[in-house]
Amino acid sequence: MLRLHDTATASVRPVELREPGQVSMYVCGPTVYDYPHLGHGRFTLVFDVLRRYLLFLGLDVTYVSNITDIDDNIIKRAAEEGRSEEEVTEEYEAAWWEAMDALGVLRPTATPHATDYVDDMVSLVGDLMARGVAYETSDGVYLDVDKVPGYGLLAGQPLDSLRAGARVEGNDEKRSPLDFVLWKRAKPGEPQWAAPFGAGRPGWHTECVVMSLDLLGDGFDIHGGGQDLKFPHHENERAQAVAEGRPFARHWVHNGWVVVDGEKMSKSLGNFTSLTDLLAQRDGRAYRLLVLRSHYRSPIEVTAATIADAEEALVRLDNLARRFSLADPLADGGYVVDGVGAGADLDPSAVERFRLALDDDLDTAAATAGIFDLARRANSAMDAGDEAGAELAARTAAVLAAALGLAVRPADVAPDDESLALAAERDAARAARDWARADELRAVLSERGWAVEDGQAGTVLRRR
RNA sequence: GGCGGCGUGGCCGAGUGGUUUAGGCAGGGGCCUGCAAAGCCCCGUACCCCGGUUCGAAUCCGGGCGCCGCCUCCA
Repeated sequence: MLRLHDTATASVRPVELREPGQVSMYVCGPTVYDYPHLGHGRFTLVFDVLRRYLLFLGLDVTYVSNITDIDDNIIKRAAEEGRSEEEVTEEYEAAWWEAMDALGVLRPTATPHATDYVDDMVSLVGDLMARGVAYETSDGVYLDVDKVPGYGLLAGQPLDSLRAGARVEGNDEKRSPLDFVLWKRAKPGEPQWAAPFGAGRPGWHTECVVMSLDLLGDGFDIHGGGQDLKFPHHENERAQAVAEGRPFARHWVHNGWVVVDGEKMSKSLGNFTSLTDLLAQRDGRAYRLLVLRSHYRSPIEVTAATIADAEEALVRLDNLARRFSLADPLADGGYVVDGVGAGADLDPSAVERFRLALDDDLDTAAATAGIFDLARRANSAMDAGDEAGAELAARTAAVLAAALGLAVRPADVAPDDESLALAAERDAARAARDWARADELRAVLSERGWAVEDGQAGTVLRRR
C-alpha cells in the first residue's frame, strides 16, 4: 500500500484511488518562455519516478501535464525579441521535450495546451460569475475567495495571515487581497480571445483546473507540482473547482527545491541553472540519480561536485552491467512492470525491500541504497564463484534501477579499429610477457580516452 | 509580522527511542593482479548547543543559536 505525503492534510497517508487499479495524475507543466532549468528537471524526475513506480505496481496510470503557452511572460518575451508569441512558445516547448527525453522522462499521456482550452475556460469563468463567486473589475474578472468554503486548505496557515501578508496592489478593485484573476482583459496588441465579459486571455490558475477536470474527470487521484505551487496556484485551482461544486484532487503531492549555495534557486533570484546546459555536458542519468538519492520533499543542492559524485556512482552500476552483460531494461524507452508479478526471475527479498521503501512516501534514497547493496552482493557472489546467485542479484539491481527510470548499461562506445588494433597488440605483448610494451600501450590507449582492463579474454576497453 | 521546515561522520545524503550497516563519493589499509583497473574485505567509532522526560535520545519535550522557505511571478 503506497503512502504519500498529502499537502491537504499535512500528513503521510495511504493513496486511495478513485477507481481500483487506475491512477489519474496531473502535474503542472512549464510556461514555455525560456529554457528549462534545474527545478523543472527535478519536478519532472520526481513525478516520473512516482509514475513509474505506480506502473511497476501494475496500475494503469493516466498522466496529464500541461504546457502553458499563453501568459504575461510569453507576451513580454515576444515583445522583447520582436517575434510572435507562437514563435516563442514553439522554440521553448521544443527545448522542453528535448530536455525531457535526455532525462529519460516518459512522455505524458496527454499534454494539453492552454490555448486549446480557452473556450472551456471562458465557460468556467462565465459560470463562476453566474454563481456569484466571481466579479468584474476594470481589468478583468476575479474570484471572490471569501465565497469559497475552505479556502486556504493548501496554504497551511490562517487566512488572516495570508491577507496580512498579501501584497497591496496599486489598482485595487479587488474585494480581498487574496482574490485572483480568472480572466485578464487584453491591452491593445496583446493576444486575445472573445468573451462575454470582454476580450482577453485566461488567468494562469484557470487553465489547470479546466484541463485537469476535462482530461481526468472529477475527483482525480493525484495533483503534483513544486512546493511553490501549493499557494497560491494550487489553492486557486482548487477554489475554482470547489466553487463549481466539483470534487478536485484527492491527493496533493509537492516536491522540494533545488538549492544553490543554500538558497532556493529561482528565476526571480537570478541564480537558476539551465537544464538544457547541464544535459549538454553531463549524462542525464546522473541528475536522475542525484534526485533519487534524496527524498523528494527535501531540498537538493545541485553543483558540479554533486553531479560528479552521482556520475561516479553511476560508473559503479555501469560496471556491474558490463561485468554481467546486463541488457538495459529501458532500451525501448518504456518502463518496468512489477518483476515478480510478471514472472521475471528476481530476488524476492530485494524486491520486497524496494517496495517497502517506496511505499513509505516514495523513499527513493532507501530504494537506491538497496540497489547498490545488490550490486555489491552480485560482485561478491561472483568473486566467490556463485555464478547463479551473482546473476540473480545483478539482474535484480538492473530491473529495480530501471523501475525508477535509471538505465543501467555498459554504456560502451564501440572502440574504433585503431584502438582495437592497439588492444590486440597489447594482448600479444602480454602473452609474450613484455610488460614494458604492454604498459606503454595502455598509456597510449589511455590517452585516447580508454580505461584499460585485463579481462579473461584479454584487453577490455571502456570509455573514461 | 504570520506560518512552516532544516542543522547527521572529509563531501553529498537517508533514517531512527535501544537491538543490524543507510547508500554513494573521496581517503587509508588489505586481498586479487606481471603492474594496474574493476571487484571484494576492513577502517573513520556522525547526528548544532543547553536543559528535561526515559532504564536508555542523535531520534520525544522545552529553551537557545544558526540557516532556509511560504505569505508575491516562480517547479
